[in-house]
Amino acid sequence: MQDRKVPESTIKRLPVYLRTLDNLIRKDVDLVNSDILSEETAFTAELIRKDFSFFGAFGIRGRGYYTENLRQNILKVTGLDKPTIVIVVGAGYLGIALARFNITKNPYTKIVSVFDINPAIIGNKIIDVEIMHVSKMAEIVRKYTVDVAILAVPLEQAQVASNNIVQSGVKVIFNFVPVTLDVPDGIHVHNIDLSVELQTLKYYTFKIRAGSTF
Amino acid sequence: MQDRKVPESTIKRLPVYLRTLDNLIRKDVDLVNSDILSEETAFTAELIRKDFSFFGAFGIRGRGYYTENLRQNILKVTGLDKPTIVIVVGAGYLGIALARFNITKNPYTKIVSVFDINPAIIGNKIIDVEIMHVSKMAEIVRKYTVDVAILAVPLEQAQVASNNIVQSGVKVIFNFVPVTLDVPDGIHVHNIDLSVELQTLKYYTFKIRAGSTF
DNA sequence: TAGTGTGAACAGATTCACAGCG
DNA sequence: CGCTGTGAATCTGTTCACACTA
Repeated sequence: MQDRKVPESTIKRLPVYLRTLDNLIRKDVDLVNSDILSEETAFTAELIRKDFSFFGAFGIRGRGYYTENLRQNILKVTGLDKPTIVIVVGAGYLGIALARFNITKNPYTKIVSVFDINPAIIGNKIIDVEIMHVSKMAEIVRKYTVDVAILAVPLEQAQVASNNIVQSGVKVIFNFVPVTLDVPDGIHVHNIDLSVELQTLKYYTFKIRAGSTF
Repeated sequence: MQDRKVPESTIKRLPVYLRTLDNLIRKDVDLVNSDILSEETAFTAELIRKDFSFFGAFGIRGRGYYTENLRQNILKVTGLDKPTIVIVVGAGYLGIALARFNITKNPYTKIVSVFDINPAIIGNKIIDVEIMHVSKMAEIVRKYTVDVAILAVPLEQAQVASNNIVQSGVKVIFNFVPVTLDVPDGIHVHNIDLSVELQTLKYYTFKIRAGSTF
């Protein structure tokens, strides 16, 4: 076990290891080594070993790692042994797609409600999750102790919706709206701007075509 | 102008500057400084100045940056003065949401076609973009010189679809499927796993609740 | 004189290289 | 012997501090 604090970058890789281990366990693999994990994840083997070592020695020298044991350790360390409770704010195409995706594909996350302000769709269901009016948000957050709010409303409504979320008591916002939200201290905003990511990729089409370095 | 090569991280920030400048220009702001840009983007002022300096001196000492001039420079440097030509592979909820989002909200990107294998939806339109069968992909890629393919198919079909994309001649894949794609050298894959990102956020709910550092 | 532009110091993350153990 | 675990070296990115100039 190392005593240095865990790097941000390691934290981001842990769920990837988890996904990989789930796949291996499904295929009845019960022992892996860092080279195999490297192939599956595209991270280097040394980096993988170092990541694990921040949390203690999970492996067996000369052999590797027992998949189920490693999985349990990562679950504990990430807090994913209990599901992340999530609400989705904004039931447009993106909000619904994100809700569906996580309801059906993400076993570590529980979507408890989707919120919108359009009366025409309140009461509709996304799979088994009800679309509710935003005015019910605080009640739901209290009832289910919501961890994260996914924000996917139109641009003009983003700051107001963000304020609602903060007032409801949610401390972490996963923001898909291309705007810099203004939030109080102690609120963590994780931004993802899909247009920006797509624009960044233009650079690689450059690099690949021309071999240029700018 | 510095002579060191441009960091990856700078490249990722350029589209954010672009978005910010678009907003400022829309509000008829024609001069900004790095402090204002810092407020708008949440990057530090020094970092912003350093980012720009990699491409030459865009500013005026004692004054700041002319928004339109800075915008033009960033457009040139990123290649975004010409639109990024994009196809979407997979017309499920996520694929359609991503297509709509970029058709309506992203002025620097042109979606030319959405592909699927389900005969029931071939020929449908997403706004003004037609859903086509995957067998037409190579033809479309050649005709429009497609830069980027957004991959959003079900897990089991991801590797086959990726092979199709590569064979069609697209060099950059924006992959939303939670799998490590196997691609030849020279193909750039940019992965985004929305479940993984959501799982990572669990860590911050920890940190905020307990003030812990693991 | 206010704000840019940048070398130098610093911080964070990854790779190297090998000691240590099952 | 093989693979883990980890300090040390390296690389990458950010912040500091200040010289510079429109």
